[in-house]
Order: sequence, then C-alpha cells, then structure tokens
Amino acid sequence: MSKPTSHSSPPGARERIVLTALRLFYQDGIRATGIDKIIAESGVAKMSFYRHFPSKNDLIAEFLRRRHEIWMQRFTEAVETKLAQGSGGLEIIADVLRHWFDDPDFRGCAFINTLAETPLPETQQHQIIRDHKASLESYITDLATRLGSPSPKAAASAVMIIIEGTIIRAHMGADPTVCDTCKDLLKRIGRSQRKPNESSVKRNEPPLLPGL
Amino acid sequence: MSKPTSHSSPPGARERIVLTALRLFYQDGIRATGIDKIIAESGVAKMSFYRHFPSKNDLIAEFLRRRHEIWMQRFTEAVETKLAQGSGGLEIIADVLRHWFDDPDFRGCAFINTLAETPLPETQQHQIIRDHKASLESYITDLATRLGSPSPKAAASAVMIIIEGTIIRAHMGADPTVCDTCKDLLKRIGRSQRKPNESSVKRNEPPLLPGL
DNA sequence: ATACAGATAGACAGACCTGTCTCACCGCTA
DNA sequence: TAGCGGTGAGACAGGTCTGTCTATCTGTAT
Repeated sequence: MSKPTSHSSPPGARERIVLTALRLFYQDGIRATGIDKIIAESGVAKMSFYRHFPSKNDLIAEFLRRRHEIWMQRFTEAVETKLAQGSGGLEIIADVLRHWFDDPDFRGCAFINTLAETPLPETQQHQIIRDHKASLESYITDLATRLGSPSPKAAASAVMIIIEGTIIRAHMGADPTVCDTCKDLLKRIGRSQRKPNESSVKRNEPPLLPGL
Repeated sequence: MSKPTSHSSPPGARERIVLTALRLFYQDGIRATGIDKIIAESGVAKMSFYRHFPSKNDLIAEFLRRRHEIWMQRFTEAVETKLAQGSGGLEIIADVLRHWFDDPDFRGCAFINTLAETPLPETQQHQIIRDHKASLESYITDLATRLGSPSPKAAASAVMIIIEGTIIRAHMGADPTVCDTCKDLLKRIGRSQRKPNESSVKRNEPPLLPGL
C-alpha cells in the first residue's frame, strides 16, 4: 500500500521489520520471539516499530499474510514448472515438498505451528491460517481438474490430508522416506478415481475424461 | 515409582501437579501455561512443586510421557474394540479419530503441538515426541500385519501420514468431512497392496498372499 | 532558514515468568 | 514427647515481555 515492497533501494523500517519477523517467527516460533529481538535485529527504533504495528498481534497477522504470499507463490511456481515438464500427475507435489524439506531452515509449516501455539481466541490469526489452507486446497482442486480428475474436490480433500501429514512427518524427522510414501499415496489418488469397482462411489461425477 | 498413581484415596501433591499439567498444557499450550498457574490450580505449594520437578522442563517431559500412556491406551483400546466387532480393516482408525475429534476439548495432537512450539534444542522433549510416534507406527504395523497386509511396514508409513494429516485438518476445523476422506484413504491402503499392476513396486516384497 | 515528518536511541512502567527461600503446620513413628 | 519428612502459604530476586514516553537527529519541502 504505502511502501515500495520491492524493486528499489534499501528497504524501509516497516519492510525490515517484516523481513525479520518472517525469519524469526518461523525459525523460533511466535511466542519465543520477543518484540525486542525483532527490533534489535531489524535495526529499528522501538517507536518506529509501534508506529507501524500497534501491537505484536498486528505483526503476527502481517507475518502470516506475507508468509502465505511467499509460500503459495513458490509452491505453485514449482508445481507449474514440473507440470510443464510433463513429469506426471498429482504426485509431483511430493517432489515439490521434498525440495522444501531439504532446506536446512525447514521447520514445518508456519501455519500449523502458529495454530499449535495459539490456544483459542486469536480469531484473526486463526482466520488467516484457515484462509491459507483454503487457498491451497482451492489450487489443488484446480490442479486436479486440469489433470482430468473426475472429482477434483474429493481428490483435493484427500491430497490436503496427505500434504499436511507429510509435512508433519518430515518435521518430526523420523522417517527419511516419507516423501516416497507420500508420492505413492498421491499416485493412488490420481489413479483410484477411475475404478468404480468398490464402495468409494457415493458422489455423482462425470465418468472419466483424461482431459488436458 | 513412589506414588500410588491410582486405585486409592486423594491424589498426592505430585499426582495433582501432573493431572493439572495434562489439562493446562494440552488446552493452552506449554509456553502459555506458567508454573504459577499449575501450582495454583493443583492446590500445591511452590516448594512442593520444585521438590518433585526441579524445573519446568522436567514437568513437560512427565506431561509428554503421561500423555503418551493415556493416549496410546485409549487409542489401542478403541481400535481393538472395533476390531473385535469385525467392523472392517484399517479404516476403523478413521472412526476412532472421529470420536476423538468430537471431544469438545480436542485441540489437536499434544505431541505435534509441543513440537511446533519447541524450536530446536530441547532434545529430551523431541525424543519423547519421536518415541511416541514410533510407538504408534509400531502398533499400526502390527495392526496391518494382523489384517493380512502383505507389506505392513509400507502400509503403516502411509497410515501415519494419513493420521497426522487428518488430525491437522480436524484441528484446523475447516472441513467437517475430513474423517470421511480419511476413511476412504485408509480403505484404499487396505486394498491397494494386492494390485501389482502399476509403478508402486520398487520395494522387494513377497508378491501377493492375502494371509491371515 | 524554517518547519515538519519520520527515524534512532534508550529510559521506563507494569506485568508475568522461573526459581529460591523462610516459616509454620500436620501426621507419622520412635 | 520429640523428632522428622512432606506439605501449604507466600515473600522475594532477577529476568523478560509488551507497550509508552522523551529527546535527539536527519532529510526535504517551503
């Protein structure tokens, strides 16, 4: 709105604060990161901080919004690139996730983590978190549609469970093959919907069509 | 070890502390719950607390251990009951989860939440969390074996992803049909391993055998 | 030159947090 | 009865947290 946000010169006070928050809130968690630390590391005066963000909650909200933009942009870009290479169906998501997990700074999903450390009443934060996941699910639905899924919404619901579960398992760090398992699961999603031989047909959908 | 833990009279100071921690740590999160609050709500003197738990971290560790015992006991009991009723395969897990989510105090998985709000170095906590998940996976592997899965370990890996993902989705609270989707996915796991028609065969397993 | 907008530096208040310490009490057994 | 281990009540220290306030500096437009 008011600041350049990109494409020019040294970032202003507000932008430096947000960039520091993106790093510290994700790396150490929200409760563990004090305002003082953000102020110190972004090289900003305390009053400058409180001029831009009346309270810590406002910065948290901005952190979540920015994280959403950045994450979605990277995720969709990576998926679209793989898609353009014609390298498969929904299971390419597993490769994209694997690449994310390989980042040494990976510490799980910022939205899941924030939800986990926010008890109940922070309705604004919860709303942003839900919006993020809804946005991701919407994109997955679109993706499933383009891949010819006869029931893209049902596929997206299943894919969301698999994505969240894979992120958690990767964050736990126990099983190094979690992305392989994820990929297998996603392949099954892509395949399964064209075999009306058993009980999973209780939705009304067009028969097949391998479109696009 | 030292205290009766059950079957008799009013619980001692240590037990009251642990019971209060089980409630507050899960409900409000670990960082958000101060020692003072636990002390006040368990009706215990501060020195009694610090006699039993030299630091808050010790209480957190005990919280995780007790939560593990209680959760596993309830989970396996519910699964075994449904199993004894002959009501299906791995997908009965979805029903057990649904029942858990219906608890008005449900606030996600205590272990996931604790991991999310614990940055890095709390190795003891991380170890207990990993042990819990490994224990669950071990039980699922056993379950898959008893249900005749030809590759129970692979099945358990997949089921773990689905369980974690379903818990997260339920915690987000966006999609009320998440347990239905979970159930569909679990049914597919139960079915899928006996169709070697496509690429998912890169592990070395016995060809088929619908055993037991 | 002057006025103003925005930034820096840092003191400060009030709350909360962990952990220590003192003192009095209660119930037990020797 | 005398002692003793476990307990309750609460003051206290030292640190950290959020948020407010004052004072000073800098660049720009008038």
